[in-house]
Amino acid sequence: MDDFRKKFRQGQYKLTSQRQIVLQTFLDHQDEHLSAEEVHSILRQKSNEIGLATVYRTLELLSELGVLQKMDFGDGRSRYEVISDADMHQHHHLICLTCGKVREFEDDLLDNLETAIARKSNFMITDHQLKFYGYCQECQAANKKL
Amino acid sequence: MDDFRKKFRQGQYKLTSQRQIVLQTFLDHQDEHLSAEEVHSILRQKSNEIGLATVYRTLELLSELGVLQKMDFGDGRSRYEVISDADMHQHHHLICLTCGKVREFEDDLLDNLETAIARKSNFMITDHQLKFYGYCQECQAANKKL
DNA sequence: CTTAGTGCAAAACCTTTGCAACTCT
DNA sequence: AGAGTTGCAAAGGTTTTGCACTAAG
Repeated sequence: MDDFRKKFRQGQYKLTSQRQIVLQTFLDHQDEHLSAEEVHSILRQKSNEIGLATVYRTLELLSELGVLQKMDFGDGRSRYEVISDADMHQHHHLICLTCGKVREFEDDLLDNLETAIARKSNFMITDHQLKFYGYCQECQAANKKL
Repeated sequence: MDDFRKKFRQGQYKLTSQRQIVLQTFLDHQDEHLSAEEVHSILRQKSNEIGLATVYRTLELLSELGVLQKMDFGDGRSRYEVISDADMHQHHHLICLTCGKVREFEDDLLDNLETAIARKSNFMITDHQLKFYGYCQECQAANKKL
């Protein structure tokens, strides 16, 4: 959070209350992959008025600053999560095709693969994203009953 | 293509000319990840009139049938590519953050990872998608010149 | 004070849907 | 003939933008 204040001062960006509460919302919902609309309604419930357009602009800014990671789970809207130093490069997502729930898992096997591919392809790789699609335990169970 | 005709007859689906030319478009552009709008405009140029809504409906149908794979590269629209038997489970994408170009590469190291994760997480995994983000050779070169 | 940021409403997109006309089988 | 399909236009949903007003540095 202090690290975040620093990043702001370095750019020509202003540290407004809106920007702080948006980031705080992500810190309060560490593993939830919030969308713009969700952030907006969470803040509304806490009677922190903020324009939806501002939420969108803030989300984009925080992504540029490397504070948030923008991602897509195929449900028609962008979702975001905080990039904590710890799991920067090594957590991925399991997406259930039935209920849409997203679970995370840790893994770092991909780093080797990444450097190998970077060399072979002359691509300067900065990041990767791995998603597994399938059916979660609950949905598998529910399906058997039918 | 014949395989495709067979799949249609098995369902209660009709093999219309629109569906054929949409699929043909993908066969003619094997490594291009076309969007609905692009398919529509390609067909328009070849004076094959087709409604945009029909393109969308056909894309969805072909995805359900396992003929096309729907994917998202973060540019605000869905893109599709043919699933050929050969590379069903083992090709991934390098996405350039500057120019947006998408390159493919082959790899099958992930199958082991997939089964390991399936076991650990009780998730029944049916598919995965791996994307690498970074900078392509051309954009790296262009950047050095500035 | 100066420059950046906010809020609102409108606009811009992509995608889906209702319905009458149409076409494969 | 009958079921599924098409095209069009309208509606839906997410994200962006113009502009007058406000607030941070």
